[in-house]
Amino acid sequence: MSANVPASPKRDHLMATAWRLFYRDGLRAVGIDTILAEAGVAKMTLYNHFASKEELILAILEKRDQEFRASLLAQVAAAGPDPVQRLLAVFDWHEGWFGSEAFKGCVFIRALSEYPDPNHPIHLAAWRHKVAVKAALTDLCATAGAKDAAALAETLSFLLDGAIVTAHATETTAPARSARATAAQLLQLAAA
Amino acid sequence: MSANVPASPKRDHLMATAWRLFYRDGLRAVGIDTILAEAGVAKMTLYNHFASKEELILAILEKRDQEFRASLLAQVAAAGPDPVQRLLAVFDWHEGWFGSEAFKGCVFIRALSEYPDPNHPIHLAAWRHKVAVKAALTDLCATAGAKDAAALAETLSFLLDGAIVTAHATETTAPARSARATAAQLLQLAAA
DNA sequence: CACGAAATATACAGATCTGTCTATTTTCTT
DNA sequence: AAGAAAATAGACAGATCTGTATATTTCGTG
Repeated sequence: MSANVPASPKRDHLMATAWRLFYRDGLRAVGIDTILAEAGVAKMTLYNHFASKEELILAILEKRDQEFRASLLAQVAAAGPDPVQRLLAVFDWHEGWFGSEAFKGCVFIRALSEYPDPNHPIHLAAWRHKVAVKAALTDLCATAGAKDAAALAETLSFLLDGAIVTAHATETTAPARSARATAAQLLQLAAA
Repeated sequence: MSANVPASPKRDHLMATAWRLFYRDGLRAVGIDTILAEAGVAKMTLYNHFASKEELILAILEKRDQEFRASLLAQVAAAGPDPVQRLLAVFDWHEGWFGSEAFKGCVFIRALSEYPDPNHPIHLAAWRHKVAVKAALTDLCATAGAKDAAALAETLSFLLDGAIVTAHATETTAPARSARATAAQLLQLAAA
């Protein structure tokens, strides 16, 4: 799926450094030169691997989407067979995320915000991630016996996004538990 | 409350123009020169009214917060005396907002995203807005008979913020109705 | 070792950014 | 009409931005 581009240590290192700075300070706030200086890489190396800053951002968002969903689904898998516990594991995963060292919100929400034009490639890429997460939630909701799994999944998406924004601004993990409690209630209602 | 600064047509015009451009394209994406050209105002006029671009942004966020909550509470007031209808009017108001011409999400969520450092003045100002909205929701929840009004208000805040993000990316108003339906369910649960 | 690919340093272009300075003109008030 | 306040034009500083050009050096592999 992401094997369009050949593996390259320099490329990986650039993406890792750029990811760290973009996530910490913002996509528009971080310039190419800052990334290059931090990574200790020459400018032409960057432009040999990526056509532009925008392409670099798109590659990072793609990668981050893969990692995010893989990590989330791993915790779901670790939650065992009970479909309710599996769904609630999504919220537990978020709690851990909110408490992680460098947590600064959701880079995809932030990308939607920084590139507010809905037709911008970066905006579209960020939204694809949200759609993919919602699709995973829909599966979990359906398995958990929700009547309208898609509707419940959308509601849970709202809860998660809202909790992420609050966790970011307040630097607390409590929003995850709050959202989890509501999710449990809603699931009971939807399965009844 | 906001009478710290004397009224001035030029100042108002600058803020109106800057608001439009900032909201359309982003706080970091729009430069001072663009605002000045669009407003037809000299650079020194801006710097006589605002110490910096950051001060201009802060003034705009403050003003927008006032207008936002005044407009929201006006629709609540127009919803009549029934406390449930008053609470649900918040979601109806959002539906109208999502459908408005130049809707591009919530400038406060976007400001939190563009200035991800939780100690940055702009981040703090944006968060104050969210806290104020949540306080208003708490009142409405309490009046509607919710057992734990603060907890319900936080949940409704999550729903609204999530709905805003989705409405922005999809350019649809449906998220407001979706969130409204969930809010009605939760209110019933919380009042029982 | 030798060849070709990858990465390097460095300079550069051209635009844009925020903010300052100065001198002039407009506008408002008395 | 006169004086004070506000707004103006326009140049300027100094930094920063993305992206390009060129010539050299490093490096992996046959």
